Amino acid sequence: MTGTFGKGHHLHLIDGSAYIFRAYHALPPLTRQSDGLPVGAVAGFSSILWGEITRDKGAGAATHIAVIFDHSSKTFRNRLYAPYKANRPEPPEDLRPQFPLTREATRAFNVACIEVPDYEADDIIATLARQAVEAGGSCTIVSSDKDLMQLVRPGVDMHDPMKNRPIGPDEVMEKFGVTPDKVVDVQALAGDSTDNVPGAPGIGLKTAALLINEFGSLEDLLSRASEIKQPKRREALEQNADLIRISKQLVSLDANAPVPVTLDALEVTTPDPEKLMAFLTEMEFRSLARRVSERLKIAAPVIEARSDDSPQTAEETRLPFDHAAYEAIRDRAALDRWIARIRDVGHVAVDTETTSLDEMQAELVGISLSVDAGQAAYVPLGHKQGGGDLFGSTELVAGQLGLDETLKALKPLLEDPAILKIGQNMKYDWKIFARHGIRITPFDDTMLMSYALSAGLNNHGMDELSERHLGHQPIPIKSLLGSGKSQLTFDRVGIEDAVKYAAEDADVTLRLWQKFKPQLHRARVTTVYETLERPLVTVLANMEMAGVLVDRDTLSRMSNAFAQKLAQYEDEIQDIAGEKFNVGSPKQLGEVLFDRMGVPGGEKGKTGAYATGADVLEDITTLEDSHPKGARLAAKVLDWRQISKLKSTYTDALQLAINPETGRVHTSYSIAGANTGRLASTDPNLQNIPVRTEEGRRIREAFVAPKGKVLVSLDYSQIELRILAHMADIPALQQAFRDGLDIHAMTASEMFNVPLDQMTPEIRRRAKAINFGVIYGISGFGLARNLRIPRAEAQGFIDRYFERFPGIREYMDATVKFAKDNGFVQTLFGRKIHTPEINAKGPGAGFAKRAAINAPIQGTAADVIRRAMIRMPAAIEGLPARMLLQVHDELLFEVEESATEALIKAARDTMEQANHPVVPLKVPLVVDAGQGRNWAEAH
DNA sequence: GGAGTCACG
DNA sequence: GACGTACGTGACTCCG
Repeated sequence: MTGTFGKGHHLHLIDGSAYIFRAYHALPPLTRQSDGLPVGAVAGFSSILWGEITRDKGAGAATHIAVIFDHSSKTFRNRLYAPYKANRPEPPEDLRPQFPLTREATRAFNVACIEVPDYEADDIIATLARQAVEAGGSCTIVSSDKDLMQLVRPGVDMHDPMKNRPIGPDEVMEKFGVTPDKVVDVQALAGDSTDNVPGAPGIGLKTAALLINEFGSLEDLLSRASEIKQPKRREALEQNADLIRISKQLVSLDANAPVPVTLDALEVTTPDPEKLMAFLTEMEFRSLARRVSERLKIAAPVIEARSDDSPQTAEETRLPFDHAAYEAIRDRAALDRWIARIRDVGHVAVDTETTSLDEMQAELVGISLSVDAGQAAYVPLGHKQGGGDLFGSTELVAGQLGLDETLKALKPLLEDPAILKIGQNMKYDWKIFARHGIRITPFDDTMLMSYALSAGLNNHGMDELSERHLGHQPIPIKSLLGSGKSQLTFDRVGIEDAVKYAAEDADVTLRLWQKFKPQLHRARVTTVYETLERPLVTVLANMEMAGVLVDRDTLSRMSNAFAQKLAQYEDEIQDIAGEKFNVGSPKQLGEVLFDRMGVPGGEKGKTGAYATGADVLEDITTLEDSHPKGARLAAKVLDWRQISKLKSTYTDALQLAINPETGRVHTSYSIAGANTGRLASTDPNLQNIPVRTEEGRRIREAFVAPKGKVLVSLDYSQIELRILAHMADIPALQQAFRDGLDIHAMTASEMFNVPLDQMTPEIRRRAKAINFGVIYGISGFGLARNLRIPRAEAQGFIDRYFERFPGIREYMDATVKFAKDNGFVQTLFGRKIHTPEINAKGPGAGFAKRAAINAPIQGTAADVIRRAMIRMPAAIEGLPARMLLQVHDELLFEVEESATEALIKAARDTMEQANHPVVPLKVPLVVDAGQGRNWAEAH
């Protein structure tokens, strides 16, 4: 220890935030060798930090050191002048992950990170510099930022780390034309367009310096403005005096910011070699690691680019889960401690506890946080009295922070671009916070990381991931809530129990993130995660929150009509059968048909029940001659089933799904539900609204646009066949798509040698079935069943198809071989779909083979529309339009009538170009558009 | 809670 | 040579 900071001590202040941006733009875009993680700014930063720590003793060498970061984008200056720094662009995508890494680097070098809410880094630098000089020491500001030049004075100088040159009074004079103490006056006059500092119109740096030098100071200048000879200048000053004074306030740094550390705490210490080397090894900074190890006289680590089979690193050693270690945050001091800790670490796992799985209805009950494995806390906010009894009290349990106060305290953190928020299924929490006016950014999602890494291997729920990757079974929610009818909501759970459960969720999420983060790069799915998964979260959240307007009356009338019809069918069915039975019971129906009425051909499945599926019943309806009663009954049951389905699944259920507050239906999309990359829609499923039958299509009439608006539907034409034509590289099919031909007719013509102008619907139908069959991993049996033709004939079609388009067979064989060799298949965009059953023996192998053939095609189509959706908000920005629904190859929009054409143009263009620029296709993507007052008209 | 059925792409 | 199959989903209804 060198004692209290004072004479002979020298403080180095590194402007962290500014440096990251400068390094990012100035240095070549270095990436980590093993996986391409962008680390250029981190490398540059680490290098100057090391230089600062080790600079030779002597004049100017640091005895104390700190790195200063901006806390968040909004500061007290925005209250003075709202537009201040308001149009700063978002940081580039490949810079974002480097913010937390830079903080990590600082900690690895054992240097203090300082940031203060509501203040810019520059204010903290001003404050510490003042303190250093007042204590009798000196200070060097490591930055080239002109805004800091006002601080140069005896005892305070600057150092430009990029150009490695000092900045003293001479350099300040060179830049501003005045001495450092007059820099703010010049800046106030000249303004700054990038920061939105207004200044005086028409006066730039040169003129400003001239005027200040002439009049001595800004105040003197303003009070004697009338003496200025040039009329334009004089007017600019006279008419803008207030704006100029505000400008001066904006550019003047506050040297009395509340800095939470003492100078003594900033003393330079030797870094912990183990910790530092671990960081440098992780980053793969070879030359810096060598320099550091020489200096610290330790062995240089061998840094090799890691690969999938590299041994597990020490970071993955397991820390046991300890529920007793979790903290309950019940007062403001504890909350503030956690917020400070989170800022220090630069990332936080966040999880919300609510009263419902429906984000549109759920009430926030508590928030859990975790910053490192084992370090987690829970903030109870809405826990109420009364667990077991039917009528719980509405009184809040004592000892909880207020919801509004807590959210107000957390909002800057959750929206801070430099703090990474980590969630499991972040779309849920994002929507919960969005309903409270908080837009979480940036974030990672462990569910989506897992999906990018291992789609097809396992599901991606937290409990499953925890057991699989952490070997830990989290507390089951059922143990707190019970199940079934008497299930509690989370607000009735005792806080003690809630802390253990909720904090554990955040802990698990954080540990999963630590584990997945390096794996993404190693598995080369970072691009998939960053471009196809993560950006979809907010897009879907906004679609889900928008919802779609559904007309209850239309549905209600249809339900009533269906009810009558069903009753009538039931009478007729029981008449024919000669007995009463439950038409909805396949088991009873089978027994009536095959046992009692004697219809031939009944087949029992593995459970011993007769099969009574639509295909079976349809076959029976053809027995009019041999078994007329059976034929009539089967036909009636088919009718009954259709109506029953429409009523129960659609007209009844959709009415119940209308949100009482919004009057709209809000589905939920699972991003990681389908293995191929498709979305899945649940609660309610709006991706299977009827369309194939006339009766069913009428349900779409209940999906309407509000007054003055219309619904617009845009769907990709034949997207999977186009992708097949590209992937399997079939020139004839590609040309047909380029020529805009009827692809099924063209296929039929090629296969059956029928000229296009002599094509019959029947021949075309067969070709269409084959085209689809190919996408599904065709088999003679499947095609035979689909077309209801003998198996041998179907096989003949397939043989002819492969003969005519040999590339299809080659594609199928190559895909299956790839799956067998690698255990996964890939889409054109790099999405991996694992095929663990591909080498299995038995019937499972057939399934796996066909799934492997289908997955790249279906998955690539899914990727294409994902890309379109992700680009859509920007593409339709400014239009009075919203994207509402996705149905695999269709997007549904709601738009003000007058903007319909503009929307169609913008959205269609986005969809048709969605593959570009990364995956050029040899076929065009074509989008059909429709519009109308309801979905039936629009489709 | 699994099986059967059927709605969609 | 037999085995059973079109690919991917979700919701509803029976029924044990």
